[in-house]
Amino acid sequence: MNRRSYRGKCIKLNLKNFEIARVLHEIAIYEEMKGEMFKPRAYEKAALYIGSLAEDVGTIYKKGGIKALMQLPGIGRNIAEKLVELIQTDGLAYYEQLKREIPVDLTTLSSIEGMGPKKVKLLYEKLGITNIEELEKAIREKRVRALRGFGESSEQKILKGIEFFKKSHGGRFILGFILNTFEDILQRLKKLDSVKNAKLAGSARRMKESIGDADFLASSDKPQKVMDFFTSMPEVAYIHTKGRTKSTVRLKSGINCDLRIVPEESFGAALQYFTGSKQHNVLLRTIALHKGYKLNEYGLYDKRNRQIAGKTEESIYSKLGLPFITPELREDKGEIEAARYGRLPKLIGYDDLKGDLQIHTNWTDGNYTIIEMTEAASKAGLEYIAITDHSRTLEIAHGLNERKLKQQEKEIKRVNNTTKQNGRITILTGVEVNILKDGSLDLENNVLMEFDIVGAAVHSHFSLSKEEQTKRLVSAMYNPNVDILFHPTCRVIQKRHPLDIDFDKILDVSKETNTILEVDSSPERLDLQDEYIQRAIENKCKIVIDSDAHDKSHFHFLKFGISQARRGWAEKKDVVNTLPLEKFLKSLK
DNA sequence: GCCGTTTTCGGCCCGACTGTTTTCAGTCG
Repeated sequence: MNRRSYRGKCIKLNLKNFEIARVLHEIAIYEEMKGEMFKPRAYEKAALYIGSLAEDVGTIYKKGGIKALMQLPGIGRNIAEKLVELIQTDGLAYYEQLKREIPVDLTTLSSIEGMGPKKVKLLYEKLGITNIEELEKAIREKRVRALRGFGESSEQKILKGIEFFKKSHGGRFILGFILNTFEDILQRLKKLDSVKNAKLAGSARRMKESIGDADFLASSDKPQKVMDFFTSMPEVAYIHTKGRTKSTVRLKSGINCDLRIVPEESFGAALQYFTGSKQHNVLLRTIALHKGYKLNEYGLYDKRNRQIAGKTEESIYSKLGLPFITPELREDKGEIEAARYGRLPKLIGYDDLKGDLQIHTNWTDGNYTIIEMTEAASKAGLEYIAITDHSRTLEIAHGLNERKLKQQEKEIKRVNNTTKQNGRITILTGVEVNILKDGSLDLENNVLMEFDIVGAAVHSHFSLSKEEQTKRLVSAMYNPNVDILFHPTCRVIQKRHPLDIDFDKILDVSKETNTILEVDSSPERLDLQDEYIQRAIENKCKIVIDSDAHDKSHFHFLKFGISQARRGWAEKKDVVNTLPLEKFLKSLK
């Protein structure tokens, strides 16, 4: 952050959103240390919003100046000015001042379970602790227990928190890889005699791509029994807290799970409350206040404290004058206003897909034969699929050359004849053609034109300049044989940043050339991501949702692609592979 | 520091659990 100037010239290092979000997050913690009441919330809200934004803050600033920044929710003049300073200088004087006053590794220390701003501050002021190593040492030397507000048991708790932090490197969990675990726990909860109703709430219910913890909710007259069951499940590694209405455990897989228990008449209110998001709920509570009500996890209450709604979520929204808002939309991204004016989208449903246009077989890097994958697709309820194995230059995946592709085409036609006769599913011929560094494709046009479906994708040179990368994708999209741009931004969640591209340009060319943009449903890709899906739809671009299946078991990935599309406000009509086969084929280039 | 069906000033969601207290502060979601 200090690489400010070089021979007096300003070097722009282009801070990424997550770095800017981190600065704002740390300012929030510093403000809380100072005892500020409301500033921390303002900074935290801004940090969360910017951290979740797909488009670079720098790009927004370049396009619309400080005014565009101030139009973002939760960003006023003051924070906007700080953003401009960060964008222009890669530094922020205000932040650096705070850092000088209390020079500690704030992000790390405060991410240790049980450590908040006040404790970090006290530990620095009394014991000079600035990082996790010094904290651990002080505890081992029994110096922490002497401080007011700490004791032997807090020392042990912090030590456990440090241990966990070191193991988990503070990561979030990819929903598609862990949702099964939760559904399994939920089934067991539901089977208990003492449980009337149980649901998974939280960000998992909102189908966020990654989650920090899981929130279970149950209604019961015998909460103690349910809590005993929950805290003694075989997968529990550690019990954080155990109370009558709330318990938190950590599973052996490392993820924290909460269980809340409420009376049956509060189940809907609690479900609404614990589903979040936090910002969505704050807005709902404000609406409740305006109407003279009070909303909490036990229900909606009038002035005389009588419950007027709470058994179902629908009753809460309805009494607030709103239609039901589906969990995937509850992110404070305009859904409440849309609900108020009857403009909520009619989201694509989880059963609406008829086709899947990206599937791999053991001809390249898939695990099963064409016929095995076809049968699995049929079982998943699909009416048509395209086999799209990799092309020749993707050597890591044993890409197919022209000769092999010809052979595969024959095999597909053979299988297709038998399955069609059974009246089941149609297999389209296809390929995932590799986009080379200069934007050309690794198969000739006379080869490509033989396929029913051509998906083009980037698999190398991920860090070209924005201009080069955009030009590269655009050039592939102008190819008359390319129907779909597969996993357009190439991101891998928590592993690889999205390509640096001019997404507006991609959208323009997608529309101009009728090139479909894919939502790849692989749980660690989900590419396009929700926000880009929303922008694609606003620009009237077409999208498809594909499984990118490499295994018979991968068709259930489609659920996560659909949820991502729902989070991007996609309707059935926006997604081309909800069409029956004939209409789908007609809609291609 | 943000924001507007109460508003450009004066509000800002709210309850549960823990540990260290002897009535509550800090943390979490």
